[in-house]
Amino acid sequence: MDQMVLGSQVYPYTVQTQHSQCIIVNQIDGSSPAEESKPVKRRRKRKSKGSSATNEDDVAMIGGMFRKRKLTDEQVNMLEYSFENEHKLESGRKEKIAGELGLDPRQVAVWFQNRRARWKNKKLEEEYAKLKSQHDTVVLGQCQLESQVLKLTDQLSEAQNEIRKLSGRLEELSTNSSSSSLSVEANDAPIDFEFAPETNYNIPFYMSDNNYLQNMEYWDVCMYN
DNA sequence: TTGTGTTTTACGACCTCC
DNA sequence: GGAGGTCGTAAAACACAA
Repeated sequence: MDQMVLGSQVYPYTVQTQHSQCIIVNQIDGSSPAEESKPVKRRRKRKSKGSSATNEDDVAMIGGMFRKRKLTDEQVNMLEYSFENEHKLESGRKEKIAGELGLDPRQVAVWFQNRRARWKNKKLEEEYAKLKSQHDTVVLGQCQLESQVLKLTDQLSEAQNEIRKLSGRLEELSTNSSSSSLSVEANDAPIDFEFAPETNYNIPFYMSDNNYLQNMEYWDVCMYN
């Protein structure tokens, strides 16, 4: 039996010339691929999942050649080229393409339907990748902000401790001074706090004994609100 | 070689538009 | 109502690891 080899496919077809056109003919029944795929002949009952080919129809369909024919590279290339120009397929164009490629118009229509579906899936994937990238960027920014918040909270806590220590010292000084002959006027004078070397908070506090507690309350409000 | 996952071709059901 | 669209899926074809 003659065979037609196209790519890795081997078809039981010969190529005949007729009226200066190439006709592909099935060696088994003399039909052409286009003839075979005419809608009425091609229609088949769909088998349910898990069913096997046991009845005559199924055997004939499975045993028959080209029940499902893979398009040639050339046909696919032409279809792709056509799809690039226009994704939709009006009737005249469909007939023209089908004629040029030796395919049934129905095959061309189906190919375009499937191609549109693939194109849509690809677009969706691209869109998903884009959104995911944006999402990742936002999450990263959020992490950075959260770590910054933690760092600042620690610094604030340290500052509060420092203030408490200094407040204790201040109280000590004022107690000592009131019992000694040297009196220290602590009420209105600005106090130059000596901050711990590890802290860099050069916050100018001008506070008296009276307003210290108020300031501590202010810190606490800031801290927990 | 065979099992398995992916791609391609084809179809049925349903929807929209003219 | 018919033509042509989408959607979901069956099944053949194909790729590839084991």
